[in-house]
Amino acid sequence: MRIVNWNVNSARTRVDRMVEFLSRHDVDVLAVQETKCKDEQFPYDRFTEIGYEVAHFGLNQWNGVAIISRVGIEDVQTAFPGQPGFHKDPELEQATEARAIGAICGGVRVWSLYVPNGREIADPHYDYKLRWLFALRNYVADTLAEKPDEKMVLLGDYNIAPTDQDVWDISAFEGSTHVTEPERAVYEQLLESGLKETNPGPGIFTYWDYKGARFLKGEGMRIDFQLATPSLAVLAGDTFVDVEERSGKGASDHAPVIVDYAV
DNA sequence: ATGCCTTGCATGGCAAGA
Repeated sequence: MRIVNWNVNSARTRVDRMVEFLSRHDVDVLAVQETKCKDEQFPYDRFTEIGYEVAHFGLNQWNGVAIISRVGIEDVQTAFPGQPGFHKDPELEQATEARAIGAICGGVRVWSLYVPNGREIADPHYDYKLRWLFALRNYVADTLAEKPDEKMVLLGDYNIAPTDQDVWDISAFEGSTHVTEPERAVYEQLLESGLKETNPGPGIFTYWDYKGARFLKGEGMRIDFQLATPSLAVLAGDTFVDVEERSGKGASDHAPVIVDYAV
């Protein structure tokens, strides 16, 4: 089974590329982030007419996540247990955002996750990012404590570069989010809770900023991952980043991360 | 110089992205 993760940066703008991508790479399950639309605005028909089912969760022009599958979609969840909410005004309700959708596809529990960006270290969004990741870690630990053999994969834009190799120049990130010790520590805790990266290792970038022609200069970041539970990770095989998909006019700023599983 | 692009929307100058 071929499973792909991709932050598409608007499903409506990118739908032609998404449809072409699915056939070009013979994809079974595609998890996407930043669809940037409400459910009623998502281009469902473009996928159902080529044999896929879609589960989408979007509330407005921000965030938005989906799972696109040709091996079934059952037991859909639009948040993971314990997922915190956010509002920039601490007096107002901290509402759950459209940053997680889960479903069982072909016997595997698949999650599409859009981890909060964090903005600036002093911004409340940074604390929200860390709380969100700790809650995700707790969900994984609870799941594996109850069902050690659970086949589950958490695909997503994690907005963390786990090592200095995962950015083009670490000195350019002084005082920035994505590379701080607390972010890297909670990412490490996710791995210690039992998850394993099944995607290409350190230094293989998945994101290049639109600003400053970063892609042309080879200046990227590795921030998109597929994290699998032990019983699924042992079945992981070939993996690559489709760097070609980042090139040309109308590309997302993220490239797809492809992993084949012997499921 | 602290932006440089790209997206969506109250189609306006923002907000947000990482």
